[in-house]
Amino acid sequence: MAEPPPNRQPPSSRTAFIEATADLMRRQGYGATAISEIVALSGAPKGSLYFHFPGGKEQLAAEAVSSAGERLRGQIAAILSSSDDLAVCIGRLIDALAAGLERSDYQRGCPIATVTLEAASASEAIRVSADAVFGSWLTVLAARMRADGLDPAAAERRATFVLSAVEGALILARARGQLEPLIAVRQELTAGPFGR
Amino acid sequence: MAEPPPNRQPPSSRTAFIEATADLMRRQGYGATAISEIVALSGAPKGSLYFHFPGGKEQLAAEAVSSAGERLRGQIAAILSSSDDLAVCIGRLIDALAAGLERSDYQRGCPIATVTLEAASASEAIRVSADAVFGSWLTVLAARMRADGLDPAAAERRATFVLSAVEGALILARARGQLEPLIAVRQELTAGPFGR
Amino acid sequence: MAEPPPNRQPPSSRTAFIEATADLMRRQGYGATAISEIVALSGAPKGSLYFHFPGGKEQLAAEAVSSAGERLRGQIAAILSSSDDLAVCIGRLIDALAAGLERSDYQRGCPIATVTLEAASASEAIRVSADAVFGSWLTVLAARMRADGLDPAAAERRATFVLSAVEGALILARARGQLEPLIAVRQELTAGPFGR
Amino acid sequence: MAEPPPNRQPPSSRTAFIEATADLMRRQGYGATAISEIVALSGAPKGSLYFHFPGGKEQLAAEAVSSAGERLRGQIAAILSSSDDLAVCIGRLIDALAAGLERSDYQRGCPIATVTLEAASASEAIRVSADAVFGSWLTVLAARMRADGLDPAAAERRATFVLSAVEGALILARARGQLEPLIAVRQELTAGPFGR
DNA sequence: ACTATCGGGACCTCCCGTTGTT
DNA sequence: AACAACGGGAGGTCCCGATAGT
Repeated sequence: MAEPPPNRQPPSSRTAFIEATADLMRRQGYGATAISEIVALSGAPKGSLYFHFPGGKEQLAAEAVSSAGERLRGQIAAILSSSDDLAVCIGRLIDALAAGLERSDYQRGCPIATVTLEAASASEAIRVSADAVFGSWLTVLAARMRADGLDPAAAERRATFVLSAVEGALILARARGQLEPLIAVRQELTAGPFGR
Repeated sequence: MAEPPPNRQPPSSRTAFIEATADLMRRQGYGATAISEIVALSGAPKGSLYFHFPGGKEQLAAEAVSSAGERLRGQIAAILSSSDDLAVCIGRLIDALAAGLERSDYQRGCPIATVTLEAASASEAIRVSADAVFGSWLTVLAARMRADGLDPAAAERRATFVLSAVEGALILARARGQLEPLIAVRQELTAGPFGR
Repeated sequence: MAEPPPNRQPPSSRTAFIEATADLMRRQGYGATAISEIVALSGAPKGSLYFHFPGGKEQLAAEAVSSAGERLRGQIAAILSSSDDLAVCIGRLIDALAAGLERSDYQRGCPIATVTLEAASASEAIRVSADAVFGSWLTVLAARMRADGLDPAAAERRATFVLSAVEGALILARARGQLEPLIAVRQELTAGPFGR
Repeated sequence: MAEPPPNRQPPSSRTAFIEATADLMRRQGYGATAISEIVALSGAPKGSLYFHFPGGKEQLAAEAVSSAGERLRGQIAAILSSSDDLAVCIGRLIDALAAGLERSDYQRGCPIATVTLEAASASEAIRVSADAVFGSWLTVLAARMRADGLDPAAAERRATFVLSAVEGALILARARGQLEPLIAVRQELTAGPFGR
């Protein structure tokens, strides 16, 4: 979990491992992702893996969760500040997720949720990592809601609600192989009693 | 996937396998659940496993999803008809899920979601099974909402929305190791602009 | 090995098992042929297998060897008496084997040889059965050669030689996936210094 | 199948695996030879097996066939150049095979034939490997026959004939548990119309 | 003579992590 | 940082044969 040397040259191997891990686990989860697969997809030399990640698969997963979570946090933040109208922002957020899901044949849902459900009971490190990621997203969301006038407690609650609905819709959409659940949630969140 | 002869005497081995599978996969997911573990927990004879489930682990998982989903559908239906006030019903539903989650040390979330995220990309059979389960829950929910006066399309949408929010909250709660996300969603769903 | 009740009604199950066994083992050998495969191919009920063949797979193989061997002995005898010219007979014999091999995509060689090489070291019963079959073929061949004027010892030797060459050619032909070795042996045996 | 780096130091593990495989399959065939048996006999570390042979049992068998075939080719070549008299050479060849067979209690026949009959229908790789081995033997034999004055086509045919007869005799001898078929073939080949 | 289970033991495969070397 | 090799332990699958009941 210790961040690598801050910012010298992009240590290409280390980064490649994390990215391969994140991509594979997003689609297959923790258990179904073999280290050999990660090595193959990353293109990096296998010998270096345990040099960079002495904690093995578990450490790799935890860092992949953090890394993917951080990236998504940035995207969420960008979308949330793309309009003055909160409902419009949420609509755009869901659209972006839906587009990614469809593009990947309903394979790439939330990169955190899959690993959470699978590994939370087995690895504290992964659970903590996932919790931190969700927390960072909620922070961004809640800030936007406070900016919209909600008091801190209500903002926190509303942020949790929105994130939950979106996460849930991603699951339903993957099960169904259709975007329809995401669309329904989008409508309720932006045009229902909520988004009014 | 075809059920065995409808209803003579419950062939105890077959049922025991399915129940053990459902329980283990609810907590650990598909990949982390070993067949040997299923055999051990079920108490049934190992030799019979491939007699009852020639499709192996995949068939076992698909049937476990169906079975657990069916049972939960019954519970959902019961709770949804326990009061005239829909908001009260939804509150009770979330309370029941929250209680189960807490009782199991945040291990037993939605029995379908974990397997869906993990195996949907690898096994059509499991994906279809999960979709059918979610569909059956949505049917029950939508019916209740139509009874409350919503037109069919709105009911369907609202049902999807509620289920999504609950599923998502279960994920956040497992990641955090606290009930708080479920509580937040409960509040929004029953006391917010929605439950009003 | 005890023959079944001599000749009442053709016990269809028993026969079906033997025939399925003979066909599968001719192509795949002993080890690669699963009992479940035999049951499936035979179409007979699985439950009867151990009734008819309490000795299991080994007994089944031994009887299949005998049965297939006996059938082939008849065909050999017929061909050997189809002409006054021994060379012509041998040519026809090889032609028949070659045709069968080609028709089966080089899968159906000698039904005895495969099982012999594989199981001779593991099962005396099978070895004895195979030896008896080869012996019966040699008897037929030697008789024909004596009829052609060879003295008994020379006939025995010549018969062994011819059978060996044919068996060997069947192996080479299966390895190569071409009839050419059989053709070469045919030529040597019928037109060479031998067949003169 | 691509050989590893040509010839630095003999990687003892890899070689040990191949030799153990060749020995076991010569006696038992492909199906009856368990990988655990190979590991045990080789004395090499089990973990390295799938490092050296990612293709598993099939690759192991194909390489064992090649390796044993190459070794035998050398011995055949040596014997074939041990005398000016071809008949004498062939006699010595059969004697050598007979001695090996008897010494091993009729277990070690042709190391290629057994695997060919068993696995040719299941594995192209093995079939090709076996075909190459037989081809290399035929090349050696045919060369010797051309040296004896036969024209190329006749030499090829005669080589195939001799090899076939020997292979066939090895089968009959294993079935019978006696050397007699080999002796008969030897006599026909060296003293009959052929060896004259 | 046939059915439906049972019983446990191997089968091959492959995985994760380590070691010594460069 | 990277490599080749090791080490041993499951993983899921499936098989052969038995058993109890008809």
